[in-house]
Amino acid sequence: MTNSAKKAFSAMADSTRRSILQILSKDVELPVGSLAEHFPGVTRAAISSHLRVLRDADMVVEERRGQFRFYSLGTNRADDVVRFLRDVYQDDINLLASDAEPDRL
Amino acid sequence: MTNSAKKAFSAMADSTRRSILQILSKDVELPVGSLAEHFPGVTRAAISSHLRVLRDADMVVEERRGQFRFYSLGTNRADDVVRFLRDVYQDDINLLASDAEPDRL
DNA sequence: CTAATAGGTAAGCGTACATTTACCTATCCA
DNA sequence: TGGATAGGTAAATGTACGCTTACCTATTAG
Repeated sequence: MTNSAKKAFSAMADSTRRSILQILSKDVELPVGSLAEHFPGVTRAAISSHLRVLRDADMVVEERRGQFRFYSLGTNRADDVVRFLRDVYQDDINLLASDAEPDRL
Repeated sequence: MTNSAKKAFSAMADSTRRSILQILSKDVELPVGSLAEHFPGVTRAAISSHLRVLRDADMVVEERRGQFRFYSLGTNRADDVVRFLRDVYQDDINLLASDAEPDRL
């Protein structure tokens, strides 16, 4: 549990990995190659290693179809992170929740 | 901005630092010594270094009074983290927001 | 079967980080 | 003024991490 929080926070501590999550939140699923195209100047090996970290944290899932490996967001939708933030910041975390009330003067 | 997210995520990637934040969320402010008492088997130097990381991320604030240094939660209440999570997980992040609706069947 | 394509794995390297021991600074109080 | 108390800084060390190059595996198509 505490280790799963560590994994999630550590996974998201890297900007390339954060970008991967953001990309997957928009494209639903992508093969490694398409994912890698978003990062010119970063090797496939590096991307592969980032994906392993994210997989290890259950933040992405791999599904093999043919010669491709499709990645999409996993079951760990930062639950531990969220739990932690709520625990520490309580009400202040409401800032997060609502698009509903934009901001009133 | 992206670097501030990195700082926040990295800061919270360590379990001692997460504990410090949790403690400070309950005690409002504490001198380093009282904080350190929560971590037997961890040196003052280590605690001091953790506090520097948290300070660097603006997640805690130091206030010197007499011979003490009181620490409390800082201005960076994980805002970037929250922004990122909302960006990636959108609605799913609602899980966070409400104590209001516990869960209905 | 073989070549091309999609990806992962391994080893090596440099840097960042957590921790410890030892020492230094600042404040309080007798 | 001097010692006790609160806490930080420095140097050393081990480990974790990100990245690269080089090589290996699996699937598809000719």
